[in-house]
Amino acid sequence: MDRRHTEKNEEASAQERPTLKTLAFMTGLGVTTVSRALKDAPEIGAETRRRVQLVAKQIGYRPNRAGVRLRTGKTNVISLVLNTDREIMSFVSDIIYGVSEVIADTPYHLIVTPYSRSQDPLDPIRYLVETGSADGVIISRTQPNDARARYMLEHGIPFATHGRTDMGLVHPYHDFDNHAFAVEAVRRLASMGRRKLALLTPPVGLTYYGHTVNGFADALSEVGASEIPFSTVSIDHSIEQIRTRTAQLMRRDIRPDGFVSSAAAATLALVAGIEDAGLKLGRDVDIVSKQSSDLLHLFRPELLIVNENFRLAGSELARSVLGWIGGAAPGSLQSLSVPGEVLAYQRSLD
Amino acid sequence: MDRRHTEKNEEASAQERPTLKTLAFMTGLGVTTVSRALKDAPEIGAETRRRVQLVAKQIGYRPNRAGVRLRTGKTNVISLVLNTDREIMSFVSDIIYGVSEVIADTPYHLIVTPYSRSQDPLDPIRYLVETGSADGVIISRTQPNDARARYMLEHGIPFATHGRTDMGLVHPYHDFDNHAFAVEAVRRLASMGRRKLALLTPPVGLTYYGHTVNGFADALSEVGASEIPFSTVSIDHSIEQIRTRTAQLMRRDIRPDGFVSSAAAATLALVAGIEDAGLKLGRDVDIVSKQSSDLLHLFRPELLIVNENFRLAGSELARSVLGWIGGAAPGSLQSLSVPGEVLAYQRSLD
DNA sequence: TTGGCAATCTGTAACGTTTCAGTATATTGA
DNA sequence: TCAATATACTGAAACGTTACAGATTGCCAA
Repeated sequence: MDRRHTEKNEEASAQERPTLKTLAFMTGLGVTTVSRALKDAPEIGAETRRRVQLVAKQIGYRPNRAGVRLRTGKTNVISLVLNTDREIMSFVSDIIYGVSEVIADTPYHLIVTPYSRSQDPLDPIRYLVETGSADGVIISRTQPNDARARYMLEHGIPFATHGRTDMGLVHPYHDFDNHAFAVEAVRRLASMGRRKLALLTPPVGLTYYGHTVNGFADALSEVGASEIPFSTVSIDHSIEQIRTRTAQLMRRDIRPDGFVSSAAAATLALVAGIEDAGLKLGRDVDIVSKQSSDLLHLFRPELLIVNENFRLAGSELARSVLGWIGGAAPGSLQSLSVPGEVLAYQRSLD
Repeated sequence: MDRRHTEKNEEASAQERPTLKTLAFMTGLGVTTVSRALKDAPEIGAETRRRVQLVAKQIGYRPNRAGVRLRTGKTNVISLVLNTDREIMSFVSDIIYGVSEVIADTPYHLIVTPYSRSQDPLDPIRYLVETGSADGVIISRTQPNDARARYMLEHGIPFATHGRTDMGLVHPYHDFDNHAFAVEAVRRLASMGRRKLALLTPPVGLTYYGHTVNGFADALSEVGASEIPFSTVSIDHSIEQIRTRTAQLMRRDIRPDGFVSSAAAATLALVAGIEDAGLKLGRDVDIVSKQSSDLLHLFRPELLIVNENFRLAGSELARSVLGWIGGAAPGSLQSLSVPGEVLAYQRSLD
């Protein structure tokens, strides 16, 4: 009896996630007392309560959700029930619907784990891994040297990234070929006689920033066009900032006669800035823009458009994670989506 | 020993969700055998396997997630990690972020439960209730007589609806005052001299369809304007359909000189249709439109805009559900968001 | 007959938590 | 001094599942 007790807790204190039993052993109390002390039950002595809570905080105790749920029936889950049809122009909803589609006839649930700009992006990942809250993880905004991917690889939790990394580590991903997008975009603009091109880039630091910039540069030299630098903003900036900077740029002596834009919302601001400067789309300047839902041509029919399908991305990412969980080789779960042709919606000018 | 066994299972077979023990009792087998039979383990006789699976299907056995998770560590959860900043123009993502914000410092997780147009909307709700997968539920696309709300009320699971019901039952909700929106919109158009107004309605059948239509009608008689019927489409129709129908409408002899539109994406189509008919926004016709993110004024500065904040809606809904779970009275968890003033972004015409 | 083996099936323990029904000790009132 | 009571703590059981280590039966070879 005594031996068993000790074994158990030596093991526990070594590696595993701490449980009430661990805390009980450390404090020398019973698990019941610990449980009650943590929830401020009245029949626990003030000092004991403080002591238990201190130790719990120190070793980072977090109650096991399955234990609580099994015992009490409390799930600590809020469900948001969504209709998957008819939703428009949104990275987030498209990805969610794509994932949902794939896991619909599996026993899996989709939880959304948010984090904000001010937080370390690693925080939510750490939480998921430490609490064992998920069998698999999908992340976006992937960087060439991505701490999150590295962390998950080290901890052996299956995941998929939206966008590639560049660390010499192999893991599932889905990516849009932004190099090809930029190349096609530049070629198209060049074919229309545009020679001074500017790029409204993806967020600096993300992997596809590099892909896009390189594709842009490669194609520039291919077609013999020149770049007008426009690095004061990226698609991550606010609509107002992009608009203002664009207007400034277009009022200069040497200004671009063509743009490549990496996001639809940013393109709206781009056009507004161009028009603020008194110039006209289709006459003074042309734009090739990515979009994820079919709305830009309504905005200005002169826009040249390349579609990126985020719903597909969501599906692919879900498939990859499930595949990895199911034992497939991570290296076999990578996919790249190639851009379709540049679409022109321009109608006759009256 | 025997007595206890019988007690237990009489209780179980009466009301509760079936477990392995229930199945074991019904088939006369041990729980281990049942467990293995259900997962096609090789050491179970073929007939027994079929028998168990038949009974399981008949009584709708579904494994308890907490039990599986506790025993095996398998969560059956996929986490989608999202950055909550910078996302634009989307009902879904705004709601999600709003909810996330509120539950961020609670122990709650947010799961997304999708359903498609082809399914009975009650299906996902039934699943959630029957499997006890959530402590609280948020639904949208609320109807005056909403089967989902009624069902959840009957089954005692806390929920909140985005939009009100009209069944004489009390439950938490958050709603935007669409009656007030329609009234303000009509008043504004009337003040600009517009007299023949059309309404691009919300989806027929949803509660706020009625609110909007009534507000529109009330204000029409107040200002003495007349309605040009436009009931062939709603904002639920496709961009193309709205555009085509609008163009048809605008080519008629008696056509509206003002529109009220219930959604931003639909407004894009509306404008396109108007321009297809050779008419000009601001000259031949004015539009007051709702939007949920600040983009429409870039599209056409002549548009008149009322903002609806879905992120706020998400927060309020989450707060309501948590409040109900926490024991607050459902009637005290209702909120109505009043529309701000109609915004005009029109700049000087050159 | 015996031993061995395959084919089926079963009881027990364990995952981590909370609740129930206590036990031990100190404190109080008479 | 004794019983009653309050205070502080504890072990065992249970939630539903699966893994482990048997148990039972029938059959076959020796």
